[in-house]
Amino acid sequence: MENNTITIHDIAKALAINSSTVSRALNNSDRVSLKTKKKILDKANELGYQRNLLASNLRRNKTNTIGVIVPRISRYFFSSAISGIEKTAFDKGYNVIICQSLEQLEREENLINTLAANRVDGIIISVSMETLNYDHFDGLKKNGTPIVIFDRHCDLPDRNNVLLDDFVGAFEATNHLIEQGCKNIVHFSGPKNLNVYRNRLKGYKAALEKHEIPFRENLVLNSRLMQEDGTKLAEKVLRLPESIDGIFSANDVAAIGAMQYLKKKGIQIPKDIAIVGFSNGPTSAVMDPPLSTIDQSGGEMGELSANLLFEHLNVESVKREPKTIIVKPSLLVRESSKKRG
Amino acid sequence: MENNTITIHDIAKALAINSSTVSRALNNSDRVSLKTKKKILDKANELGYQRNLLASNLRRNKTNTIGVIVPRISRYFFSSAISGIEKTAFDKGYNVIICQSLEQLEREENLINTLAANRVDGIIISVSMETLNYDHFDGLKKNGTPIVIFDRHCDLPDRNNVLLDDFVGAFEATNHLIEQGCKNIVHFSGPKNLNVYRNRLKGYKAALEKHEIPFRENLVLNSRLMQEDGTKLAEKVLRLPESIDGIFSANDVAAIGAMQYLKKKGIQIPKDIAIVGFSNGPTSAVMDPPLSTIDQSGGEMGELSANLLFEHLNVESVKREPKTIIVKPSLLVRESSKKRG
DNA sequence: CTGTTAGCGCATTCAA
DNA sequence: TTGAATGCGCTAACAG
Repeated sequence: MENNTITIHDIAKALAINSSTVSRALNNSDRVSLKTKKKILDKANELGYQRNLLASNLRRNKTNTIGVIVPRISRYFFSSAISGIEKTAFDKGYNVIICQSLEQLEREENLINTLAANRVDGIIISVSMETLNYDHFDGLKKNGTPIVIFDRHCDLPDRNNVLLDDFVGAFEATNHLIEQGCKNIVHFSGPKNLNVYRNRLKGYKAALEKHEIPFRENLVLNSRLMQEDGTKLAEKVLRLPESIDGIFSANDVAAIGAMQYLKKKGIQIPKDIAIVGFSNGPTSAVMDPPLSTIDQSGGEMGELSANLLFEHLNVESVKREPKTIIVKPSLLVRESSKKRG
Repeated sequence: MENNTITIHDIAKALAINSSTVSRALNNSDRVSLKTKKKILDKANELGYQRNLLASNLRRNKTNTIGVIVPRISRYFFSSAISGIEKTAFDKGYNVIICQSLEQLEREENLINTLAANRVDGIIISVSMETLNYDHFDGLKKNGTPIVIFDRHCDLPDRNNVLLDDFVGAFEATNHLIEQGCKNIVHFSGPKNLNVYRNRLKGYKAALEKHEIPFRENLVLNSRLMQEDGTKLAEKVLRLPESIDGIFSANDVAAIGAMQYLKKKGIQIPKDIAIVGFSNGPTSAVMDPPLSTIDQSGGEMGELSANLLFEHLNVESVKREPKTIIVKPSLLVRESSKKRG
């Protein structure tokens, strides 16, 4: 409401010097004598000066800030990715603005606009499920703000991607289940428009093929990435004619929902079911039945994304070379899961 | 890198009008004719104009942005609180900047400084575990930036607080366990310097007292809020001379860690143990054994915090009246938990 | 309804 | 090493 903010001019006036000297001192320039520098810093402290980054950023045309947009910060994969990004950004002296799109395209568009309007230096994003094209990125592209898209595929050329090798992950997960003795493996999949889920399905098929298990279309159950959807999935599983002895879920959220539903109903989950998902949250190990997981290694992907972004930040936009980084997933087998085989 | 950004002057020049008219049009002022407004908006669109909020905010001395600092965004309570805040903020036309202190005072201080330097209009914070005093809030106070502290207590007067009634929550949780037939109830507590944990301990004691169960100091196990600490807790529980038939955990993270450890060791968790925690995350229902929880109602606390902040945003700082809001927690008993009795 | 003018707070050029 | 002057992009008086 009120406006008793101290500016560099106030400091300058108090010391009978020029504000540009104050500015230099506060930026630790070596073009100001140690003596006056000290005098200035002391006075700044005394007056309770607080720099105005709005003004500074406007003047420098640079904010030293990057924006991160993820569907939901509460998902373990994303929060660990954010940690990775923050770590890297911190080392380079950058601030991070975290935003969540809640899987809504409209929110994503708004966020991108707001970040752009606030002149972030770059953006790292995992696009929402509703995002089918990348038109809303065009503005950023035009004014040369680098973007890194991680986790979810972007088909367009000319983009920076940091992705998990979904095919390999799905293959290994399914393969693991088969080696445990599973024969009738349900596959929880996600929205068909997402590349991720298509590739995971391919990996699932490939593993079946390797072991000469026939692929059955009816064992592939699609859903959105909401916990409520797990209920429907669970009901579908219970209605299947086959006796299911394994689930490969490419959709951890829905999988959790399904387990929750079964448990609430008091339905004993068949002993031989193992659930294999892509997100390795802190609670996965205490779940019943235990999970084996393909670790999505969020932290690593976050760091890689940030590094890729910073690479581009330091290069004129015309000279930037888009790059795609593929991360190999790793299978984590739970002790207690092994015993079920 | 480059600088081909369009400003309102470019639009003005292209239309041979004045930039202040453009500014008004873009802000949808009614002091500009519909005809020119349309002309301006079209041209802005055509040129790919993107407003510079740095400049706008600097000029208006207002950012329409609030900062939120939480220890970790991945904790369910905090991410749901953030959702509540975002919902409220969105309705009022505010942006939200999310930050995590990772429970480190130094990070918290830096974040507050950065937010202040970026001239956020207000801050909502749940302080880190290392935060023992509130000196780093003084700068904000001086320049009249309102602050709301939620979740963790602040002893100082003159502060806005949104808190959970920890005593009642702990009392009800423990009472629930006793009514299930538990007699030897371990209490997982948190850092002793936090008011929260002291009050929860009091509630635990009060419930024991009500049922004339003697309080035993050795059943109270302290730890930090890290999952690794759960391991130590579990080991301590196993070494206790009493046969434990209930756990009241005021520290959900550590509790999960403990369960994880026991499971990994293949130790059968005694049938009659129930864990009661304060965070009602999406996975709690599939955990084994199932949990009854005192719902911390993060969403509600977030909304209340945001509303309190906005109340203060619209009042001169001298006229603001600090307020403390206490939220009543609610007990959620799991179906499967009831049966154990 | 539109134009003129001034300045938010800062960093940077150019002179001294 | 310091000062003077300029302008980043925008909004808000005030005047017309």
